[in-house]
Amino acid sequence: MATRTSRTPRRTEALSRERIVEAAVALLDAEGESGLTFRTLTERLATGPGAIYWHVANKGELLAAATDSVIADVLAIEHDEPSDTPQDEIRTLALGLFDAIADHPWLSAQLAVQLSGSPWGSVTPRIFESFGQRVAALGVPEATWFTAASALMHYVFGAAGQNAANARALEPGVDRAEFLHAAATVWEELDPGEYPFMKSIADQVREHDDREQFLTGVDLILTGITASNRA
Amino acid sequence: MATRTSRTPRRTEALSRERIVEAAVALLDAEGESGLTFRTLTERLATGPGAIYWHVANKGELLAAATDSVIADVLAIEHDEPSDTPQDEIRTLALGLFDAIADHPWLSAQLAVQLSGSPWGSVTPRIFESFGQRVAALGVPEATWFTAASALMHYVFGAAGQNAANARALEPGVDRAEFLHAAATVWEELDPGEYPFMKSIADQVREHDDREQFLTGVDLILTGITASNRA
DNA sequence: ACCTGAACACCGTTCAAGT
DNA sequence: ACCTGAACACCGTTCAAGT
Repeated sequence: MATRTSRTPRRTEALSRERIVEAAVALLDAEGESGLTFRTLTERLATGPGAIYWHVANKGELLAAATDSVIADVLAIEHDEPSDTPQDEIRTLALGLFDAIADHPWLSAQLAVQLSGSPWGSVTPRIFESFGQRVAALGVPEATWFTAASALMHYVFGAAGQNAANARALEPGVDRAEFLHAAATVWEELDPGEYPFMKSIADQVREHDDREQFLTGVDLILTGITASNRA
Repeated sequence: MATRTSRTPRRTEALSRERIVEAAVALLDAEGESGLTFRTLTERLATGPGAIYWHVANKGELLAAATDSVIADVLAIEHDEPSDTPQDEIRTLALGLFDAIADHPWLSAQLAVQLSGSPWGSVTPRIFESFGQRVAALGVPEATWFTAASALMHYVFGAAGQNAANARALEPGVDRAEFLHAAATVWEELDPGEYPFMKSIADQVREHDDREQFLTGVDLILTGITASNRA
């Protein structure tokens, strides 16, 4: 055992932007968006707010850096299976983002914020570029690339965001099947005059798999891209 | 002129949930999401925080009610042109939501939050139902309705959200063409090794029309729905 | 039943002062 | 150059007290 028994353990490593961002991601993952405050962060890092402001301009920049660090890992996945078609690569990329947002639900709101900026933040251009390169490889006319890549990216963010929101709404202790079952049952009990559609798909909701349905949606858009634009 | 010249004008109408929501929407529209606080709201309504809490449970409920009141108007648009195809109706609905989010940029983040809840809030089911009914009318197999309606809704929210974010990023005084021109120029100057796609579409970005491109994306998804599922 | 307004706990951020 | 920690302005929310 160590001889020092100090209750408030002194920091061993020096503070750095990297260590701060790392701690921020850990807090966001563990406690959600509201769990990251300068109080909790200074406590976790055994320092004061001034120290953090030395490395980071403000909370917005900290959130942007946290987003960046998580997304960078997703974009770094290797795509070098030689037999991969552009379609396969788009599916892999889309699913990687979907899973990342599921693992880090706070990413969803953050990516939406990130889409602003003048002209953009630094993550979204890289995501857009990744989709865009693979859309170009599909062989559709160049005039359609912009719209096609945008549609893909918007769908991915929208679907992943909803999935993250659902996960967040799931109170700890309730499992997913139970949650979906309850949701579907509510839908079945809706007024059939006002909600005929929701009633008719209640069964599908009860049984669907999120990732599988997400990929079906990606395929639907890929079909739309190639079907409406034979090069 | 009135004889009363009181500096802090006394409320004439009684407070009501409706009047509070109305004031909240006005503040959100005028000042953005950060412009709505209980201080600004009490000031505008010439009352105290306690009075608002009598009519509304908390800020979340207030934001939900504000969202509801704006979206209700969009969903109330008449679709009774007898010659309208389901496709036309879907385009009208999508564009209505797109324009509403452009007019009230705070809607975008709020709709994302609204998507959570157990099972859902009260706006999103109505939007989902509206898309769903029209997807069903396309004549594709029932097994595909859920995925198709989800894809449409996610695309609309994603695209509209980005458009709202762009509008917000636009500093007052700078006009849109100028903004897009600047963005495209930045893209053109990116490293061609890392960003070949963004460089290649810079021209399209400079000239595109947001609403038109949005509708092209809707058509792309409609094509995907019908092409991959001949009933 | 409806409203008042002081008070509470908490937030992001600043800054003079230390090493 | 890097860090400390008290202080500031502001936030959502509560609640005893009034009418």
